[in-house]
Amino acid sequence: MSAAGKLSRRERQIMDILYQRGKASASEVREAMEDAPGYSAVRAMLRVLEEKGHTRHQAEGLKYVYVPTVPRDKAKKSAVKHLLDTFFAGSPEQIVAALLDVSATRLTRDELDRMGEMIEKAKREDR
Amino acid sequence: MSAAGKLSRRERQIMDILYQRGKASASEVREAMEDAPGYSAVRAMLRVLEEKGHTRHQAEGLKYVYVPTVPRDKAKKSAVKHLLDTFFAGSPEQIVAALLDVSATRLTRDELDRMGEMIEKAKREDR
DNA sequence: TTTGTAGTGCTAATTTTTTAGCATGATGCT
DNA sequence: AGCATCATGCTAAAAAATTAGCACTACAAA
Repeated sequence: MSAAGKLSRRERQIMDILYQRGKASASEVREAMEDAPGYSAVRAMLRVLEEKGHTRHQAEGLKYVYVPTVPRDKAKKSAVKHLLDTFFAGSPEQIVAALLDVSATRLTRDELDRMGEMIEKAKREDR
Repeated sequence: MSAAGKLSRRERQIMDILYQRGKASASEVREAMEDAPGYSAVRAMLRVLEEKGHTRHQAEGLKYVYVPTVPRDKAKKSAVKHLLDTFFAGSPEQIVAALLDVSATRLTRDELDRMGEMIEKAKREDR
């Protein structure tokens, strides 16, 4: 099982925040949580995550700033793969459909153009 | 927070399997788990999931078959949205890039064509 | 200097999750 | 009929996650 799969609810929540922002202090993490527990709780969980090897911290000014040990890019790929398997039977085209659906209003012409171009490029490389 | 966000590790694991297969009995769920616990454990968790309203069951032949209460399609959208926010700063085109990367070898010409067509269609509708 | 604020380390208790175990009922086979 | 198998319901224990609390340090500012 992937590393991400073993995380508890809170741990996952925190890791998501860290990946979202790249790095964050304990209080930043706490503020980013919807149903945030006490400050001590957040710190304790960050400590556990570090013990388990999912994060490391560095002093930045006065405070500690936490970052994921697994690089964003790698975690990203696993996440995509997992989503693909769970909801899309491994079929990428179905994700594109869902993507267009979910973010229809937010998509600009340029974005659509770039997406189209990426696919054209893949076609060319596929020969 | 989305319903999926409140699940414990095992609960999430089970819900993923249910969404993957549409429906499954307790033993099927168990067999699909990588690091499966005892049979009783799986049943207990299915019961809890049902109490919490995430699944319901129906008798099918002799056994119970469990299905998610939140329709696949809705859960799918939330999952995409969450992935988008967590790793792609809300930018759909970055997911397409990751998608092409992750599944490069698996993609056939036809799939690429259909993906391209979907985007063309979105462009036309965007006018 | 004193006081307030914001951080850390550590510990312990509570709550939830996770698990196994046993009793029971239905089915199918010999 | 008797037996093995596969399912269920229920209960309770074990393990892990989650949380709060206290003591301490560093800095800033009144």
